[in-house]
Amino acid sequence: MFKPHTANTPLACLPHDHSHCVSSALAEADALCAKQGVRLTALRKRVLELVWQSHKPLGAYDILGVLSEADGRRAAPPTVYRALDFLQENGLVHRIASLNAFIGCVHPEHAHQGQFLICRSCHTAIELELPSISQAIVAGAKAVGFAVESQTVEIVGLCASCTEAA
Amino acid sequence: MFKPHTANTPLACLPHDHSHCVSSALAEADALCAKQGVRLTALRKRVLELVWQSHKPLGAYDILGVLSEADGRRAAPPTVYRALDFLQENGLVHRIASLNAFIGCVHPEHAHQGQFLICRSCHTAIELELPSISQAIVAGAKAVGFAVESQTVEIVGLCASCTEAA
DNA sequence: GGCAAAGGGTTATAGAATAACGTCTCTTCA
DNA sequence: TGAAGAGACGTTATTCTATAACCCTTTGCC
Repeated sequence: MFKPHTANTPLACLPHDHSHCVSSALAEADALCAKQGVRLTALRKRVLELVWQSHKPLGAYDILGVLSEADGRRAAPPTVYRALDFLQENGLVHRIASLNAFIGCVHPEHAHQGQFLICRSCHTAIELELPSISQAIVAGAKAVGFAVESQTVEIVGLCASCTEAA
Repeated sequence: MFKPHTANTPLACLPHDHSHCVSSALAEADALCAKQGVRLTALRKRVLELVWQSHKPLGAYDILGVLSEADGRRAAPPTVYRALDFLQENGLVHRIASLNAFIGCVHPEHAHQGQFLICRSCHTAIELELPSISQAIVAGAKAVGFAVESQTVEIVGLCASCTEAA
């Protein structure tokens, strides 16, 4: 069932070298922002790093707490939300509506909206990008004359690791 | 494209006799609660009626406003949230996470989680319950060892009526 | 009637997000 | 070089969403 995962997209819930996730996400963000001609400022990069510190969706106020306490930066909610808005607009993070939280995007190099598998036990979120799901949605919507523009697909359940542990 | 709709499930975005939606939803709620041995109190029924007053998802604080102002009832947030919790537990309303809002369930007679098509123009929400979508999700999750327990599928786009108008 | 459980009122607070305005710092172009 | 303008961020205040905790009342049941 568990295919060996590639270095670029380890299955979030399995043990892996997470520092590599972080460093490659930050490097890719640098490259993408340069390419797009937008500025990945120190603050924005720091927020992205915090979001990537784990594969669990992180709340804006958690980020705010770290900026204020650990970083000693004077930060109020707008500081964090502006950074998150920027990161979202540039496809570097996703917002998980059902959790009011944010997670690093594993495929920022192309525009998309993922589907998210959220483990109720370990809280890890796995991002999928399956045409089979998107297409089922688009087709179902089309059948009632509805033109899809954006999809929010957030699934709660038990990840592979937690299923095994239980 | 527009199939003639049945009396029980008119396509929300098309003109229809909405008073029938409301009365049948309330009658069905009465019957279901009686069957389940739970109490559809006056307050709960009123909240359900308000949620059903249109096919647009309604915020808890909108409900609160009506209870306080139109109904003249002394109501604070917990009053509304408790009623909504009850209605959700009994499958009579759904919460739309991406809108922080609530909508009447069109098929309360059996447990399920719908898929929602939300029009960005008229704000109408259409509830679907397509196995094709659910199954695509379950299959995609299973491929990474994830066991699905609940699905949040909320789609934004343009409904048939608004597409036609545009 | 009397009891237990559920419903709902009340107060307070937590959590998430945005509005509005000011200041500083880049970049750009004259 | 230096002024203009835009973008980024700080700051204060407020709005919106949701829950905790406590208490009284109502309801169903014996």
